[in-house]
Amino acid sequence: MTSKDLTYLESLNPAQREAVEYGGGPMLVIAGAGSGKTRVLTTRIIHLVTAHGAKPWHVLAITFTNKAAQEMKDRIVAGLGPAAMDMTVGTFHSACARILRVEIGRLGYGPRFTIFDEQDSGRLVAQCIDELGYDRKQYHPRAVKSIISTAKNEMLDETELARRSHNLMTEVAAQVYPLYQERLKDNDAVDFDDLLLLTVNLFELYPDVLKRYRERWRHVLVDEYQDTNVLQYKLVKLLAEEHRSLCVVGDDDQGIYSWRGADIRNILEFERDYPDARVFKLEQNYRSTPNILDAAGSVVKRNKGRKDKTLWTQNKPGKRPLFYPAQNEHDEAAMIAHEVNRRVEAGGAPSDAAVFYRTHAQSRVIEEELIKEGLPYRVFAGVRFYERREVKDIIAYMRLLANPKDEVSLRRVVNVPTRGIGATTVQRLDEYARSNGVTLFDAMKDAGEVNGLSKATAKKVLAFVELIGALTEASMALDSSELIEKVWTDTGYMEELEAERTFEAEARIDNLRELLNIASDLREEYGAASLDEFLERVSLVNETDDLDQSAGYISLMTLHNAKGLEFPLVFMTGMEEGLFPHERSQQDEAQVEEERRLCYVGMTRARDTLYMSRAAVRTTFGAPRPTAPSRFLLEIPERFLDELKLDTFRPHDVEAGEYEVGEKVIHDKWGAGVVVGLSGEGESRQISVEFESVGRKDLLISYAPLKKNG
DNA sequence: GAATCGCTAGTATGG
DNA sequence: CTAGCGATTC
Repeated sequence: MTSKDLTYLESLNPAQREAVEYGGGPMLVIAGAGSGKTRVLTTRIIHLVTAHGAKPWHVLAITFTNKAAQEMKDRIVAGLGPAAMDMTVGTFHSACARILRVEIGRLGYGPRFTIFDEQDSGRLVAQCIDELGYDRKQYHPRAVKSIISTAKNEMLDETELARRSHNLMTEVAAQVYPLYQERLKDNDAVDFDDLLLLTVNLFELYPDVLKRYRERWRHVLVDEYQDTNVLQYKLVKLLAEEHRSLCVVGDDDQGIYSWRGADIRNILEFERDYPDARVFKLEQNYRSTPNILDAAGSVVKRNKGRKDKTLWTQNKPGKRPLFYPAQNEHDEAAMIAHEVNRRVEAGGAPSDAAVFYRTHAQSRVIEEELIKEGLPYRVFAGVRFYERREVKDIIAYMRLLANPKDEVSLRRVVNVPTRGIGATTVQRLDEYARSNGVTLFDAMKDAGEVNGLSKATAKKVLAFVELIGALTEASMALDSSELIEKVWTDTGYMEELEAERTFEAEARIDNLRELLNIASDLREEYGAASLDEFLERVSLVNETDDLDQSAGYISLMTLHNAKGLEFPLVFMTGMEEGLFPHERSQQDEAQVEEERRLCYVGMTRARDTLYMSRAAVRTTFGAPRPTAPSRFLLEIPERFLDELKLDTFRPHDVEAGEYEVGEKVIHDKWGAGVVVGLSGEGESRQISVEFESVGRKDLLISYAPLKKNG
C-alpha cells in the first residue's frame, strides 16, 4: 500500500466497503431504501480515481435526476478536488444530448437541434395524423404518440410495429411513426425518446464513434438501475461491453417507472446478462426509524417476485406512523397544516415537511389550506412549469431563434400576440413552402410572392420575419436572461399581458419572472449562459432539480417525484382505493405491485415521522364521492400504525341530515322525490331518492342540494 | 382574421 | 369544476 489517503473508506460499513473496493468486472449493488447507495457510488468513484488510477474524465455516472447528478458531483469534488469536474455525471437524457450535440451530423440533423417536449411532439403527431387523412378525434394524438414512444423504447421500427399491431390505433400509429420521424428531421428536432434512440443508432451505425466513447468512458456507473428501459439497457451495454467496468445500483422494491418502459427485469436478470457479475447487498438503513421501516416493509413484502432482502437499522424506534381518517380533502389538508404548525412550535421548520400525493390535482386543496395558515410551501410539479402557456410561448421564441427550422415553435408564436397572421395565412405559406421545398420560415421571407396573400398581409409576415431576424442577431451577443427580456419586450408579449390587468395575467407574469430567475441562476452557476445552454436546461431539467431543503418551505410533490429524497416529516395523502392504487392500475396485478412499490418509496422517504391520511369523501371532477381506504393501509398491521385523533379542530363538521325513508324531498336540479333509503355515516352518509323526473338517485347528504319538501 | 361562447374531456405517474 | 378547443359570430 502506498501513502494514498484512503481514510474515506473508514466511514463505510463492511458491505458498503466491499462494494466500493471491488476491483473486478460488472457488479450489481442491491441497495435498500436509505442504505447509502449514493454514498457507495460516490465513494466508489473516488476510490477508482484514488486507488486504481482511473482518470476522472474516464468516468460516466448516470443518475435519475439532474439534482442527484449535482449532489453526486458536489460530493466527489469534495473528495477529489476540482479535477473531478472532468467526470461526466448526468441523466441518460442529458448524457445523450451531449453526445448528439457533437455527433448528430452523421444522422443528418443540425447541431442546434431542438428537443421537443411532450406537447411539441403531440402537436407534430397531430399534424401527421391530419396529413395522412385520419380523424384526430378518433385517433387521439396523445394515444398515437404513446404507442410510437413505446415502440421507440423497445426499439421496434414501423414495420415491426405494424406486424405486431392488433388494433386500428396501433396500425395508424405504425403509419404515423415514419412520417412523424421524417417531420421531426425536417424540424431539426428530436423527442425525448430520440435522445436515447438516436444515440443507440449512432453507436450501432458508426463503430468509430462508439469506440471513441468507449475510450472516453471506461468506467460506467448507473444509479436507479431498476428504472432503466430497454433502450437505456442497450446504451449501457454498448458503452460498457469492452472495458467491463460497470457498476449498477438499484432496488427492485423501488421500481416505479414501468409505465414508461422501465423493465424491472434489467435488475432481476442482471446476473444472467453478466454471468461473471458480483452482487452486493446493502441492507442497513440509516434514514428511518424501525417503526417506519416495519410499516413500509409490511406493505412491500406483499409483492411477488422480488429479490429477498430485509432492511434493518440501528436507529431509535421512534414514533409509530400515524393514520388520519379525514372526512374530506379539506379536513386532510387542515390536518397537515395543523401538524406542521405543531412541529414548528416545537422548534422544527416547515422545510422538514413534505406532502406526497398520487396525482397533481390533489395539490390544490392542500395549497389553499397552507395559504390559509400562512405556511410557506412550494409545489414541485415536475416539468409542468415549463409547460405553462406563457412559459412555453417565450421558450418557443427562443427555440425559433436557435433553430429556424423548428416549425412547431414557429407556428406557436407566429400570431402570439396577435399580429394579423392567422390560420389561413399560415396555410398559404405552408402550401408555398411545400411546393417549393423550403421551410415554413423561408416561405415567410418570400411572403411577397406567395399566392393568395394580400399586400397588407405580406407586410405583416415580413415584419415578423424581421422581428425574428433582429432577435436572432441579438441572441448571439446576449446572455439568455437578457435575451428573455428582450424577447418579451420586442414581441410585445409582456405588454399585452400587462394590459390585461386580470388576476390570471398577473400569475402569468409571475411565471415569466420565474423563468427569468431560472436563466439568471444559470448565469450565476456557469458564468454566462448562452441561448443553447438555456434551452438545454429548460428541455431536460425537472423542477424537482431545484429543490432546496434549506429554503424554508414545505415541499409538495407527487410520489414519483419523491424518489431519491428524504424528509424528517412526511405526509402521504389520498390513501384511497381508486386514487392510490390508481383506478387505472387496478385491473392488472403487476400494475398494482408497482403502485405498492410507490407506496414503499413514499413511506421510506420519512426519517422520523410519517403520516398517512385518507378522505372519507373526496371531490373529483366537481362531484363529491365516498371512498374506500387504500388496500395499502390495510396491509400495514395495526401494531405498526397509530390513529391520529384531532377532535378539537375538525373544520368541516357536517350535520348528517335527519331524513327518514318515505319522506318527501326536493332537489335543486331534479325537483321532487321520495326518500327510499339511507346508508353510511357522517360525511359519507348517503341517501337514495326516487325522483319524479329522473328516477332513483344515490346522493351524499352533505353535498346534495336537497331540502325537505313539506 | 379575431373575439366570444359553449361544449367536453380530463385526473395517472414524467425525462 | 376548469382549461382548452372548436364552432359561431362579428
